[in-house]
Amino acid sequence: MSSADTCATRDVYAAMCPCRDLLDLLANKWSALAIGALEDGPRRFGQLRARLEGVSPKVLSQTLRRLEEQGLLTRTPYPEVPPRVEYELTDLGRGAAVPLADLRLWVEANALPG
Amino acid sequence: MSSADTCATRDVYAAMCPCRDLLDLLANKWSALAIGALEDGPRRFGQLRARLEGVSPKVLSQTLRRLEEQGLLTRTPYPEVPPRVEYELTDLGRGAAVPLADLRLWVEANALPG
DNA sequence: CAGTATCCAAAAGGATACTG
DNA sequence: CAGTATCCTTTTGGATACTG
Repeated sequence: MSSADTCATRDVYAAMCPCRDLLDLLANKWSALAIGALEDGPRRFGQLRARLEGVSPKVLSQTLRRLEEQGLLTRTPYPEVPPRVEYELTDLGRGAAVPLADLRLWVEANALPG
Repeated sequence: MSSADTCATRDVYAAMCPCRDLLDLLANKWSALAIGALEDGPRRFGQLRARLEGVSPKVLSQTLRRLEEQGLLTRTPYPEVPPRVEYELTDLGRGAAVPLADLRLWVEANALPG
């Protein structure tokens, strides 16, 4: 399922297009929630963990690392005691946050009980 | 990970909110692609399979059934030989298609090679 | 044609305990 | 505080063969 290295016309429907991987990263519950939680500025690990109700530290850590690898957010550790680490969206991440926010809003507006 | 039955304020960040499940359904590569492939009208199973490059019949079938269960699309079999089955977005599905299309477009515009 | 059945590999997710 | 380590279960995905 991974992508090729070259691809002239970007098409998420093409199996070998690199953008498939990006779609796979963003079209994910925890990624969508994490990016949304960073829309209003930098947040710490514990803050994100509290906001993304039900996420385990392992899964949150994995999610944030993948997003960082793809350039959607930055991770900044501060040399303090106790340690403080802040996550913040990059310009790329802020761009992705727009359609994801629309998706979250649509879901909240259209979900039915049960 | 499943949702509760009652929830006054819809919040995708709340673990027990039903909309979590809807987000989980839509925030998925194959769901996002399938819904997009139906934007321009009804399509047959084989057409969808061809468009969603790399999807196996099993996974496509599962994806479509989940979307049908949640009321995002309809499945219509025609009593012909050879059999023909058409999938079509519901009003709800057409609503969901909007933010998903934005997401796909953003991904295609912002994915980098390799 | 439109799937289902089967088998299997890999990834995601979850609980909990532990560490710098 | 901010994770990692470990163990385990579930889900997802993929290949292929088969059926109404």
